[in-house]
Amino acid sequence: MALDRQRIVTEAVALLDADGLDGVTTRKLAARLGVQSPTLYWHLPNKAALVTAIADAILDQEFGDMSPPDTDQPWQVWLCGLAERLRRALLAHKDGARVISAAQLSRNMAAVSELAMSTLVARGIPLRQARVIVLTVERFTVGHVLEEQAPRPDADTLKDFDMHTFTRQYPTVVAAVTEYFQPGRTVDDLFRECLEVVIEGAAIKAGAAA
Amino acid sequence: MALDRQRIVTEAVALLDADGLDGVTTRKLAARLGVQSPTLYWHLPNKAALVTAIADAILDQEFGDMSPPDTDQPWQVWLCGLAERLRRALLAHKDGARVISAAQLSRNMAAVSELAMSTLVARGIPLRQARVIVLTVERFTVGHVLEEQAPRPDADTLKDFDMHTFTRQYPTVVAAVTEYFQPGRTVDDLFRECLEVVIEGAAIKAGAAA
DNA sequence: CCGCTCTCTCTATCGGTGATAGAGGGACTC
DNA sequence: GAGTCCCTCTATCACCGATAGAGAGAGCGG
Repeated sequence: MALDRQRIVTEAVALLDADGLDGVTTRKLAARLGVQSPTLYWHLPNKAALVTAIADAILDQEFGDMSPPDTDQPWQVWLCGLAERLRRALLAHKDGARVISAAQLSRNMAAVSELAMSTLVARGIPLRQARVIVLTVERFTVGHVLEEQAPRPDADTLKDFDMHTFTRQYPTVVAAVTEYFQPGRTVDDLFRECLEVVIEGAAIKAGAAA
Repeated sequence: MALDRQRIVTEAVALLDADGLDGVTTRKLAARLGVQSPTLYWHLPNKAALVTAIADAILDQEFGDMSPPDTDQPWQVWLCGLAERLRRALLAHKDGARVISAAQLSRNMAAVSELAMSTLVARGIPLRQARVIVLTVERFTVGHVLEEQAPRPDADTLKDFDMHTFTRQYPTVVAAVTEYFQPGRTVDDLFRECLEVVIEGAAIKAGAAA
């Protein structure tokens, strides 16, 4: 099969899913494509461009269709859904959040921002507030998923980790974590609750201005 | 001078400031310390541990002293200041946010969380809400600074970037960016405005529960 | 049909990376 | 003086992103 940029990116995403971002090397990617690694440099200027292309591909899967909200839907609800779609897109691939934050000038991320900001503006929110709100939601979401996808510390790191001491030093943190996951709450619920904080604040900010 | 963990980390931070996170290699660090690179592995299990140690060092400079708020200070104001100190700590070093997000189990980050959560709990906010609020603030802040410190796209990437097309495709984004930095507003103001969104939402969340 | 050119892939190689194995020096202790 | 432990060394591994430059093959003008 002909080797083109599209096929390279598709295979790169598959490699990402299999081996994580650090596993996406030009050699392994080339091997999957039945080609030698320098060949890739004919299609891509460097690895950063590859990562950005992967980021766009990841976002494509969740944001292939993007539409503003129905006129009767509050923008808060719609924006909440947008953030959850963004999170879903990132969680759908190993190191998804790292990929997005390493991407330089992702077109699809810009498209998400454009849709979100213009939607808020159409609802009467001043441009400046709209930008603040959208940036806050986006950066919180990426920051949150980044933490969700952070690797569990390896054995070497845990060698000198004493849970007992940790609990004594940071009792509130430990209590909060253990309390949270008691009755069947999931990480999705945690994200939603945090997101509600942001969105409620956004509503205040928009209301105070609009 | 004797080589110990403390001196290694101090020099690693200096190297970080000079060359960024990707420039922190075991060889360059060893050279600065007047030593061969494998020597470092007697003091550190691996590079991830070094990065975590750097993260703790970065936070130490801003959070060496940590104290709960005066009793007459609203927790919102205090938490706002905490987030700004966190941002300042990250901005004080090249790739500071990347370092923090790459760190595994930073003690000082845990200490910040502990102080923030316990302070909120002391103000009568239920543990669960306190955790949600603190997590939201922390992850937003890291996500925000991560973007602030993102490298400007290199020449190869910009080769096929057409500002005119970009403006036509994402007019609201471009308008928002140009509008924002008109009259003397800075990136600090942008952070503060975004942070206000989060903190206002936190106040709602806490008020609804307390 | 020839020869040119453009597209794409190849081999060979560079400098750099984190990490390990194992030798050995020096100080301190019995 | 012998042994032991701490720390640093040399040598080396497998792997990484990237470049130079040769060459295969298709298409096309003559």
